[in-house]
Amino acid sequence: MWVAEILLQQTQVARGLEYYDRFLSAFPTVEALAAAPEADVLKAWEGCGYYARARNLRRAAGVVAARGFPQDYAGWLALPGVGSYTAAAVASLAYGEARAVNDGNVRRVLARLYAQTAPTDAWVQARADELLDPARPGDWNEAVMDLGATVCIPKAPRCPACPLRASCAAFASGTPTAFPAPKVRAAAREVRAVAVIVGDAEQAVLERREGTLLGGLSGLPAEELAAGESPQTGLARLCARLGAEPGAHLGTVTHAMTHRHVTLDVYAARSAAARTPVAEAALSRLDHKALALLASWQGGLFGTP
DNA sequence: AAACCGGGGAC
DNA sequence: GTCCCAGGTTT
Repeated sequence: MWVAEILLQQTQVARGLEYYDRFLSAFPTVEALAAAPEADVLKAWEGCGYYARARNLRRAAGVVAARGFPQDYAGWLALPGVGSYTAAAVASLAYGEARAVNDGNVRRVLARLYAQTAPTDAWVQARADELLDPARPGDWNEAVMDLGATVCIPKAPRCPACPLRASCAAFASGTPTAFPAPKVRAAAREVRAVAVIVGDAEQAVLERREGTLLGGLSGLPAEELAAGESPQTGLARLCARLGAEPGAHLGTVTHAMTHRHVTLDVYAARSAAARTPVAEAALSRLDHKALALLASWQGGLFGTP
């Protein structure tokens, strides 16, 4: 249940299911997860996004392997990667503790029930706490989330099938989708970058991504371009850092993330640096797109770089 | 409170 | 293209 709740953070259920069996097969026990190299855990998580979830889950497994499983909400909340939602979900569903969850489904259901356009987290939590059935907290939490996932859905809610229809203020208003109002989101930042492939699609020079963006994953050596900087200048800077010889331009790939639109120019390069097996590394979608450019060249469409 | 963190489904 | 997803952490 713990693994499932982490996988389902900001991830649709259908997608979480794709990873759930694979992850539990790779790491069947908390001890196995705690003992696994971080790179192996990230490989199992590859493509699922929000990779800090995988790193925190492994770190938390170390705590659980040493001290045993937490037995209540506060104990779960203290684990890395476990916030108020996950702690309430595990405490209520697995331990029967009277804790109301507050996720996107609960927020939408309660915003509509009370016709709130901009409910705060504290407001949603307060309403959920009031309504929770303390005798069956797990069932109540699952029921509200299921209602939000199947009936009280964002775009075209199935109000005629809703058991709360008679007491729903949003239904009474005639415009249930007005509640809650869409959240204001910052525009995605446009990013231009250059990357180099030293090697081939099977063996290439890879670097470990540091920081919060894709942190812990492997990737092609890359440099972000400054405003107005040309790809050629970025390539020269990148090759200077690597001690590499720049080669042919292999192509350009684009990739959309929630907060970034990336345009990446990919070049061949030569160096004596050690290559690693690409298939064993956990790569982002962007790096997979960049490596896929090589297939066009090796396929003979344009000759070899 | 707001910014940041992936990738994809549904429209 | 927009909005959202069984959120958490950091600033």
